[in-house]
Amino acid sequence: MNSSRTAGLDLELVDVGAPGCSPAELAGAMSAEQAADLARTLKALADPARLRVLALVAGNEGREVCVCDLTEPLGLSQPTVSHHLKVLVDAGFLARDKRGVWAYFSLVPGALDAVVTALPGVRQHSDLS
Amino acid sequence: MNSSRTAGLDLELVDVGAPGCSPAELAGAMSAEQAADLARTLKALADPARLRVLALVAGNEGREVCVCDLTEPLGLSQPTVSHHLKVLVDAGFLARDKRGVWAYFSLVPGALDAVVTALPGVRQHSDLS
DNA sequence: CGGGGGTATCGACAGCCGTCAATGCCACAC
DNA sequence: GTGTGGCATTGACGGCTGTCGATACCCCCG
Repeated sequence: MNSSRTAGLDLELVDVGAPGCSPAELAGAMSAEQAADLARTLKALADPARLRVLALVAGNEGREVCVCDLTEPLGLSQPTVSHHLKVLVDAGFLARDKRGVWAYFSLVPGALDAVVTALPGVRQHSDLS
Repeated sequence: MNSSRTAGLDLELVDVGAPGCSPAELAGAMSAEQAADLARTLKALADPARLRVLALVAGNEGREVCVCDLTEPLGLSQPTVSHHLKVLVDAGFLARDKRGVWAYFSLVPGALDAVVTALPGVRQHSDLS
C-alpha cells in the first residue's frame, strides 16, 4: 500500500491516504477508455499475419489486392486470411471494395499515422537534430 | 487455390500453378521473422495497462517512477503491475533502475520511434505538403 | 543481526485469440 | 436456370495472456 517513499522517516503514521510515495497523482495520466481504445487498435496490428497483409497492400497500392492474392504469400488458409482482413477493416486500417465476386482491399490513408500520434511519448516529427 | 482472376476466360486449363491471380509475387512483402518480431513488440504495447504505464512514465520524466506509484492509478495489484513492467522492459520500452529497495523506471529514448519506423506504410516525416 | 518493507517470481485460473475444416452466400458465365 | 468459384461465416480447438494470492528475495534501518 503506497509504500511511503520516505521509508520509515514518516513517523506521523498517516493512515488515510497520504503515503508520500506520490502525494498527488502523477502527471501524464491516460484515461481508461483512451487506453482501452488505443490498445484495441494496437491489438489489430500486433499480429504477424496482419502486419504482412498491411505490408503487401501497402506495397501494391497501384494494383488491387484480393484475398486470393494473400493466401499463398501468407501460407494461411482462406478463412484465416478473411478473418485477418475483417479485423483490419474493423480497426479502420483497410477498406474493403467488393466489386462483383472479388473483394479488393486498400489502405485507409492516415490510419497508421493516427495510431502513431496517439502513442504516449512519441517524438512526432523526429527532432533528432 | 489461387482463384484465376480471369474467371473462366483461361480456357488453357493450366492446372499446375499459373493461376493468373497474381502471376508473380506481390511487392512489399515482409519476411516472416520481421513480421513476428514487430508483432511481438506491438503486443507489448497492445494492452491498456501497459499503455497507461507508458503514459505515466512519459508524463513524469523529471521525477522517478516506482512500482508503488503505479498500483493505485492503474487499479491493479502489485504483482500485475510488476508483470506489465517486466513486459515493457523486455520489449525495450522501459529501463529499470533499481536503487536499493526501490525500482525506478524511465522511458528508453527512441524505442517508440523505432516501432513507428518499422510499421508498414507509415508516413515517416509527415510529408503532407 | 533481526525485522520491515518494496519488489520479483510462482502457480493457478479464466478469458481471449489465431487457426482450420466445413458450410453458406452470391455474382457471374454459359 | 444451373453451375462454378471467390469470399464470408460458423464451430471447434489449442495456446497464449492478463490477473491475482501466496511466497521468496533482499536491501535498509535499528
